[in-house]
Amino acid sequence: MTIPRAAKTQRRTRIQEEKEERILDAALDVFSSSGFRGSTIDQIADAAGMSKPNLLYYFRTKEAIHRALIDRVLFTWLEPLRAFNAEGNPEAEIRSYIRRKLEMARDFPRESRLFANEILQGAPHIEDELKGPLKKLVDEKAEVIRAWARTGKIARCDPYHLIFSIWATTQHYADFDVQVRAVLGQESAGEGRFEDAARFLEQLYMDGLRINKS
Amino acid sequence: MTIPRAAKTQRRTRIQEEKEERILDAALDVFSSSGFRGSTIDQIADAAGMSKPNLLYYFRTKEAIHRALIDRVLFTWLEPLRAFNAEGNPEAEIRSYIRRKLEMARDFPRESRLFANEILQGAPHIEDELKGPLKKLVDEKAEVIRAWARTGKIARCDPYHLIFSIWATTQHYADFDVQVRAVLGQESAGEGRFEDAARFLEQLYMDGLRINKS
DNA sequence: CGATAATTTGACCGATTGGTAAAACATTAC
DNA sequence: GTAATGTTTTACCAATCGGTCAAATTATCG
Repeated sequence: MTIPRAAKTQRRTRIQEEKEERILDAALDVFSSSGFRGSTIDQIADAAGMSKPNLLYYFRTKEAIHRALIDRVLFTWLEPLRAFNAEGNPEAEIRSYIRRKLEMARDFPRESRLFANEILQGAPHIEDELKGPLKKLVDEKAEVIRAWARTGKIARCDPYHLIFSIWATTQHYADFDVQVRAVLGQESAGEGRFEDAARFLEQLYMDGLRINKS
Repeated sequence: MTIPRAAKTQRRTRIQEEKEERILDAALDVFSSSGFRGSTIDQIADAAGMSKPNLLYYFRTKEAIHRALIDRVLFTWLEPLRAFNAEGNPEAEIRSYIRRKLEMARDFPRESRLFANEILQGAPHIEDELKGPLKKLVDEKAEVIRAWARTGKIARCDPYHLIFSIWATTQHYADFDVQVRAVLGQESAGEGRFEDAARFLEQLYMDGLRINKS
């Protein structure tokens, strides 16, 4: 007799891992470019190269796929902020935070768009994550920044809005990629825009926060 | 006999204007929070307080509603950038551009999210607008900024990425509102976040672009 | 008023949606 | 091998999708 799919008590099969991996990758494609409501199980099944009932053997509902995907991606996504270090010096920390966030926008645009879609549409599935773990993490880092400002290492500023602005400017290159490319035109076809963006943003924040480069 | 809906040769009825207005407002609600694919005609009809066939009497397809909405909103949305003036002085121009964009994020978040959804999902309906009129407008304003940099009025920087960064940081407060609110917590419940953001961003850009406040 | 045009409704259509049931098929363990 | 388990397929379901149609209703105009 077949045991209910999600309630497997034993370890997972090789096939299970392979298929779940393929499904989640396909789901990332689909959800990140159509949002939750706009995506269909059929699209995901197609993208994963399997039949819909077969897909539903691994994830019982559309919500289940989405939840699994969010869970898997959220941790990685917050890595750069977690790495933000109080002991480091402001210049290096902020510079490398910007750089890492831009690299993620370049290398993992689907993940960025997945979250953007989710939040744009009211974050119905991750509100708790935002108000809990995310808020806690940001509160922590905001305190670090505030300390830097208190000791005159950087200009006085609202640390929350500083973080928001770095999120916004870096993720912009993933989420609004189509617009960025349309405006820059095809002459700048390569990935050079990410280096240009890095140069611009690093300068903006170094001078904007009055960080001495001594 | 009833004349085909879209092909009205004569002026529009009072009822027509009222209803089309109501439909577009309802559609703005729905499209801006679910994207095009994720929205249904029934939702829009419900929100507009009329039956689906009645709605389809005014707009023949879902695409038609969306197109009408985009057309109406796009012009207004680019107003602030259009107002960006070469003759003005950099400090005042950039300050007021930031302020106006933030005001729009506060007062017209649905419009912001409509575009964000559209671009996130690959801009299938407005790609031409982006590559045409928008690019042209940005090219123009980029030239203004470049001139300011050449004459030493502001720091040398990539004008395109400067514009992107202002778009990103200001629209963030509309598009990622849920996240912003979750992170700031409910103690800062009011609209004060927009003033804090304005203060932060004006400082960031004034210092970041080394604009003398003399 | 009556006539004509504009608006609204309810009933309906075929396609697609998320999801199920059961049987066929494949794999593994003994 | 064979039995038990794990996987995949086929056929299907009710609900919802975008959209149509004709008839009923309402507004407008002389």
